[in-house]
Amino acid sequence: MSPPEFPALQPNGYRDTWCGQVLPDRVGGEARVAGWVHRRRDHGGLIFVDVRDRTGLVQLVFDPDESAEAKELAHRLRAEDVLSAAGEVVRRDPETVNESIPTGEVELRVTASELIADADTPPFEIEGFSGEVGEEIRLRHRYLDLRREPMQRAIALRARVSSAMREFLDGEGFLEIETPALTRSTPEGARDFLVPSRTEAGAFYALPQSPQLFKQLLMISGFERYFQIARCFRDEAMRSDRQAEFTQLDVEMSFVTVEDVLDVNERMLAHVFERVGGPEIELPLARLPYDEAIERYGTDRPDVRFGLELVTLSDVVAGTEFKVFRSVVEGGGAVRGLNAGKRELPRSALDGLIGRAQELGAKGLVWAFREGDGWRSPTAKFLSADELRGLNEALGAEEGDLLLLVADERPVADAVLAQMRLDLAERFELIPEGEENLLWIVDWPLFEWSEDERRWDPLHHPFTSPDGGLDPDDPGAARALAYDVVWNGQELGGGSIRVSDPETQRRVFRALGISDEEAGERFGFLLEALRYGAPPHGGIAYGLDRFVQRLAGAGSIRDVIAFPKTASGADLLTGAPAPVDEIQLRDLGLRVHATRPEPNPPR
RNA sequence: GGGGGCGUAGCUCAGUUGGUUAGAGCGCCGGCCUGUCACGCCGGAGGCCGCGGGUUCGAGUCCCGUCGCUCCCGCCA
Repeated sequence: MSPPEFPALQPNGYRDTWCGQVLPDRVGGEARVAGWVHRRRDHGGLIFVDVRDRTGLVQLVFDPDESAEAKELAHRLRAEDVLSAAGEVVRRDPETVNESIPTGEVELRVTASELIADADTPPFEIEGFSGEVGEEIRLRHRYLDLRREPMQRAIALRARVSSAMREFLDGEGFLEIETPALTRSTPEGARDFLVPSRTEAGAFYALPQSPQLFKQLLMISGFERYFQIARCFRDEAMRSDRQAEFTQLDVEMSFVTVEDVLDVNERMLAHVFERVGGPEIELPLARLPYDEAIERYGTDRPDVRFGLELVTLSDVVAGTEFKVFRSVVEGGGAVRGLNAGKRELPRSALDGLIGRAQELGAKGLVWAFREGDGWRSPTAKFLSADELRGLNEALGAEEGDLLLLVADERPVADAVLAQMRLDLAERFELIPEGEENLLWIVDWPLFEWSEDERRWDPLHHPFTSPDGGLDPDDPGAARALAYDVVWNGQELGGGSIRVSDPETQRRVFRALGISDEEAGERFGFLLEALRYGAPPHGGIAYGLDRFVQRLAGAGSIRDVIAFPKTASGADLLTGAPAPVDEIQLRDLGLRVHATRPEPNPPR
């Protein structure tokens, strides 16, 4: 990663030089730096103080022979005090060079210094060596946590990613346009965050789950190329890679085909990676049709950096006497398997795989090692010699290969084996060191059947354009002009060409079980806008937080957000959410039925 | 909504089968120290063992509940 460059400082009473730029070329000159006391080494006579600003550390030397006054001040300095210090930049003796910091060849011999702010002892060490500090205490004192080097790096990386995105999109003629944070609830998908209206008591705004509809309206307005780094809100449970409040890079273009959108986006990704030291990628990116992704990897966001591809075995065992397989196949399910290659696993680990499969939703798992024409497996005795031969062939099994099979409804079998594939890759370190992969998943179905809701749901969202026809009697057959970009098995962004004529939009709504009346109530403004000359348009949205999380190699999305919330949605710094005054509620025409919680005071 | 993990000094953690006065490292405070850089040496302070209840002669330890943090599943068009 290229080191960030810092512009020269305009000298003032506090400082004239960044700490990180007190380098050998300054030897012999004067410098004044300002920052936080990182560490103090008090030898009674000489005192060394490492002072830190955003650019790094520099060692100050307080010598009583130089300035008794400054040395006296240094003696009283404590961690995280803020000071300004001036003196001569001198080269260190060779044996006292500190090679672990960029400024380690020099030091500042302090002639004058001033304590600018006295700091309480921080609740945890800003640079600690006694283990990782717990997240609760970090979040409670986030402003201190953010002083720590990993957080400084992550937040700076995030800024450089946003900036590289803006830089590229500006150059391509995109306009950055803001859309409302207070908007209308369109209940569908995630739960909305609601904001009560004062002027219309009893009515509510919703915080946007994405700027989707507004960006389409902007296309109808003729802006042609729009982007926004937009805050989005979804009132759903959080995860290590999910916050209820998150940031999207949202992009939309007019008069474009799928090709145009993919082209500009992969060039943008290449630009961003180049700017921030991400992986080098070759353009154009590979494309994998959705059906093929599911067939070969069992998931719509495959990690293709290693093999262990899935195989459908239903036909091979169609006539089997083995009840488990036969009943699944006859019931419309599938037998799926993968060849894990030559692996040594103790019996306990193999049983562990079965447990893992059940945890993932399968009823069971068949494991086997190819042995001659047959199997070494508890299941071998239920299958005929022909069937075993057939399975070995279909799986491309060689002597000793470990085979895993799951029989279930197709989506379950796929999901289970897709995850086991990732588990195995981790256990056997199958992903080549340093290998990175980005690819497009294309040719998506428009809808998927929801067994729970007994209806068709959009795979992306209901504004996605069908690719070709949409047969109301067979919505499942419709394809979508949609695409996702997948980075090492994680969805980075996704989008589509949108529906741009009102009749098609109504047909899509109908297929989703949304009547014309209901569509009119909820999306009337869009349907109306589409009547006034809507250009064909399409775009994409990226999860910026996850993007940066992956670039930073952060374990949690919270590590790339300056002020994140906990898994339960609390802001430990401010104490939000918190009860409000009766008067505020009265103004909003609200009464709280829930037991009022104790306020969670910030500490 | 469900399941798992964690909660002991400011921080990170140890704490045996339930047994006397709850420990360590770092940090903090005081003293000494003129080339350290995770400075060193000497001394010291610091504990509602998350909270509430129960079992027991006795609970940091066992049980029940609760709160908080975290991970996973559901959920996230």
